[in-house]
Amino acid sequence: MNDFKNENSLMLETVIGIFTVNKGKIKILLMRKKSDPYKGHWILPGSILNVTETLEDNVNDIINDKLGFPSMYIEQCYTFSQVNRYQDSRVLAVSYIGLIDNITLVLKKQDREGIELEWFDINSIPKTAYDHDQIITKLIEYLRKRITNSNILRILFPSDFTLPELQKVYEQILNIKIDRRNFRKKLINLEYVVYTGDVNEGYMGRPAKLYRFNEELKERDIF
Amino acid sequence: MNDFKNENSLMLETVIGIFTVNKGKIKILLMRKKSDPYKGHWILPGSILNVTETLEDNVNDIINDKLGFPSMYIEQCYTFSQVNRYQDSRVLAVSYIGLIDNITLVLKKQDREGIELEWFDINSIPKTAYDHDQIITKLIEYLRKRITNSNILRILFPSDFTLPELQKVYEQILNIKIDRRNFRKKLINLEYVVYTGDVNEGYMGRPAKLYRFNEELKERDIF
DNA sequence: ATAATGGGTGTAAAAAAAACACAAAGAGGA
DNA sequence: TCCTCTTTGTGTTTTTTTTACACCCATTAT
Repeated sequence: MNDFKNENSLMLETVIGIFTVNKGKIKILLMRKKSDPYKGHWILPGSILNVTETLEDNVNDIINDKLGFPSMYIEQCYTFSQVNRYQDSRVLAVSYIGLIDNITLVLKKQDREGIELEWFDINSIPKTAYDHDQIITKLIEYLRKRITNSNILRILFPSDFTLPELQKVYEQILNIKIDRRNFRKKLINLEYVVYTGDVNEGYMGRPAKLYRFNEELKERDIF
Repeated sequence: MNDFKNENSLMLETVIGIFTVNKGKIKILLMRKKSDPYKGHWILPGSILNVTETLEDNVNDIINDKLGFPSMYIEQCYTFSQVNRYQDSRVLAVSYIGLIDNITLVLKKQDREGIELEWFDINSIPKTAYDHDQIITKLIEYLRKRITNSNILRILFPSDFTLPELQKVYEQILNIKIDRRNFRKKLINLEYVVYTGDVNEGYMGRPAKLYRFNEELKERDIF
């Protein structure tokens, strides 16, 4: 039994899984730990909750101040409360997902001094510290559910995306294979997406048409 | 600015929305507050988290020790972190849903001394204390989503339920009207439910056949 | 016995999903 | 310039799922 258990003092931290999509691949942002314990391991960005702020305040501070990203869409995922998450104090973790589209990301990209960040494909995530493996699994599972039962993908694809790219994201996250013709038919005929009139030139193969989501669409399952 | 904000001391409580179904109506359990503030108002059962226990430990203690119910299925819903949930201290709330079927409930029903409990139809919930209105809204919304995207209803209907009763629950929680023949066809033909061979006698009208859920069914959307 | 209440049943039309193969537009290199 | 390679765009048919719809049946209450 550790000392901290007798003090009845307890802390909360927020941890955030920031997701983006690049070339049809879903990526999550991890941070390398600079000191022991777990020096050199990857972790989710996070921060201890101050008594004067809400969880969302705290998450936004991580995003803006610590990581230097612009504000982004966030959603709370799950609260982890195993007693031994840390050796020397009792810290519960409230996890959030954050979504940022690739365009906004490139504009604001800047490595902060002393912080090593890297985007990992969600299918090849490195060994992480503490219970962050478990948290990441839960975050990805949460993202999967939200993608199927909402139009959350519009946040990752604000405009000028191609249907093959969007299809790849669905195929990755749902782990299914979709027929290209049926995919297009569904999204276009049911007016989920609208053709912008432009095409995506400069890549190999036939240029893809560019689309944006129909803003007037209500939340519902697509697949 | 309150004093407690300078102390950096922060507490967590769990609050639980216990749901059951009676005669096709979804009910939630509330507790009447015996002392000020909010004396006489209704609240969700809850308890402050001790530093040595997990959230689930704490919730199970509420269910077993405080309320005197048998153990039941629980799921975490959402963590509330407004700074001014309480006047004199900083307490965040982690909310849970608990599900118990009516049969188990009747067997173990017992009013504990000093605790006034009552089941309320989810469509006619009384005024509650603190931010519990907001929490209850979120709990019901969470339950709605879980009913549509999982087979969680099997926990509320372990066996020997009638299809009209099950249909009423879907209609309530999804706020839709379903054709009786189509409802039966779907659940029976797709083998979601199995006829037990018994009927439900002693009520007005033609006796309804009794069903149970097919145990081998995987999670998926039904409506 | 009769009325009232609530439950059980089948078919046809409409909508949605799935299966399926070839041509077109550009990039890259010979 | 021409040929190849890569990737995108496109329509029709079949199958599956969903919706619409009305009457009779089994029991309880009077």
